[in-house]
Amino acid sequence: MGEVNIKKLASELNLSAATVSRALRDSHEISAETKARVMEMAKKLAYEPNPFASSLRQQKSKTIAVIVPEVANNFFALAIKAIEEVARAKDHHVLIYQTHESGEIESSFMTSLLSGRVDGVLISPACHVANKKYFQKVSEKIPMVFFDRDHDDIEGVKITTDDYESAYNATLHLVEAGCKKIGYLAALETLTTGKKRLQGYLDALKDNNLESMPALIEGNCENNESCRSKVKDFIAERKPDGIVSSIEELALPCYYACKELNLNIPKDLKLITYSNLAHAELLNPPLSTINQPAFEIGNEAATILFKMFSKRWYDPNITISLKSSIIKRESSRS
Amino acid sequence: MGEVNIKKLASELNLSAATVSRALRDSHEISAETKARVMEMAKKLAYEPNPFASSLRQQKSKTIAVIVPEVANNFFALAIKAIEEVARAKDHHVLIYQTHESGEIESSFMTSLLSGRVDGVLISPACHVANKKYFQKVSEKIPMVFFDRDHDDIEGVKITTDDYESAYNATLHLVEAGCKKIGYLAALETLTTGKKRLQGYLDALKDNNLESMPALIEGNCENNESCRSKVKDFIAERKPDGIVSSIEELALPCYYACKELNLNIPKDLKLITYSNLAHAELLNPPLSTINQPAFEIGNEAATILFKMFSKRWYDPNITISLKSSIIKRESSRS
DNA sequence: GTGAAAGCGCTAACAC
DNA sequence: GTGTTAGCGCTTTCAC
Repeated sequence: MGEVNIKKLASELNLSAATVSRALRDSHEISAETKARVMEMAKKLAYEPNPFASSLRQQKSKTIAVIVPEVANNFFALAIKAIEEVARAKDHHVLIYQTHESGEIESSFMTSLLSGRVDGVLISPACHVANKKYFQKVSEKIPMVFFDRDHDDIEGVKITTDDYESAYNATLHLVEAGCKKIGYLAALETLTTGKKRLQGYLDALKDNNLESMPALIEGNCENNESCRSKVKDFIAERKPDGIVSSIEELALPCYYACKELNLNIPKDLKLITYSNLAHAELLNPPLSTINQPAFEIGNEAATILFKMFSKRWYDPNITISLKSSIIKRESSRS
Repeated sequence: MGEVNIKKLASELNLSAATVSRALRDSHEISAETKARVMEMAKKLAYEPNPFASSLRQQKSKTIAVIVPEVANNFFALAIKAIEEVARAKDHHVLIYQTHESGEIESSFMTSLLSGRVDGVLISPACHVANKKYFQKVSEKIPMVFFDRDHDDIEGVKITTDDYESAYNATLHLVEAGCKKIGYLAALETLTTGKKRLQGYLDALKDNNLESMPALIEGNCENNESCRSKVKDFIAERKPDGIVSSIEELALPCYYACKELNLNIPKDLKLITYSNLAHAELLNPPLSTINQPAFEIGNEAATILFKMFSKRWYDPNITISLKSSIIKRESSRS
């Protein structure tokens, strides 16, 4: 490993290790001249400080963890992009973990973070969680921020979007477009996120005196096959004339299903969905979306995490909600 | 930080720290009974080993670095997904770094990895690189695997795709569809990846006695605006009847450009592109793609990296090429 | 303004 | 099969 360490620098310079260490960290105790000498030698010998020795000594890692269900997802990829940028600006490292929606995997990741490996955690929790104790355990020890997804019964700092309002408004949009039988493709039911979206949908129907269509399908989109056939069955059996989809992964199968069922979007079925697809406009027909500010969410979550590090953040139990934008396109036109 | 450490466990159990350490690592020197006692106590006290102490001592981190231009990109997100899964199976951690195509940023990441922070690196290098010394420096010190992208003049283990053949065949496909003026949207020109794609395109034209249309645009797609207008200008000025796009980010702007220019895809302009868009089939018109096996590339690269760790990989200078698949859809139909 | 010494938590070499 | 000791490379008292 790095053969050139502080001791080596010190001996080359006829200084003590302590002085070199202080000079490298730009301590005010060290004379400008010494600092310059140390820096020059460090550069000459291509000195790279050993992060483990430093972390061990200082009890901090300059590293944060990001726990998400999946990386290969338009929303999470954007959020991670933002998080990595903030972390880099703060000279921190980013560890990535995927839970694949499994509470067990999530639990094991979280528990391992109790070791001090990271200084803080950004998490968008998995759907399927049995015992949630680990959330509290981790947050008692290090700063933690939930982003996008969260649990009702867990307190903490949370960056979310206006799930209730956006679902309500999206549903209202379909109502105004003339839909009478509006279905809902449910997901994330165990999370606040999913509950609020569902409630927004239900309330919008109620407020417009439409049957609260019980035809929700709960989509476990482990794989595309099962997902597509479930969505297709739903449409074929319930014959909705409008669909609000709570996640992108359930909306795109509607396109395939309608093709197979010979239904026209939007004539026979109007569709709107939560999505971060960059090119929803290019679909056939262009897809109406509830667009969450994914990058901003990641950015905000990471920024707050760093404020927590420097004690410039005091509220341990707050939810900050960013606005989604509803973009009406052809798929929901009346 | 973790108040319960090996010393604490040792004193609780009336054992030495060394014995506890050995028991935890399931050493054969320790009796089954002692192991059981240690494990029980570790569980009871929720002991989590300090990774920094361990890494410092053992000179290994159980961590790998993934360096990519962008996370929010269909190809890289899939590759990272695969890499994280392999790493998790091997009980390793994954650090993510984005270069945003900057050689300077890449250089600073790579140089910092000389500290021993990670045991190995998976990298898809940035386009814009001045001094490439750091590649060699890092690979001399720790195992490193290039994936998807690489430089001609850097040796190493490389997992790529059949860039030449796929570009050749895609171009041939447009020729066979009747195109006479086939343009090429160039990118990654500084990388082997980009050079091979370009060469495949050029050779396919030559072999079919078509003018090697000099109308390449070099797309610096920093932002969508500049990208779209460049693509639009290219189409308006050169009037190609076919386009091979070397990256997804240059192909989708063609859809917008054609709309604005009142051109029909595929009637006026046939289009095929490298892409990992999950739903190319749903675009209007469905987009013909050269689909790289992104997940497999990530999986293969990570798997080989772990083989290098365990000395089950001996060739320090090999290129493994996976096959892309060309999926012909409406956008290139004759 | 600089140095000596201790110690972060763990593991490996060497006893016995 | 278990204990003792030393040390990974760094930072931080505490001296002077």
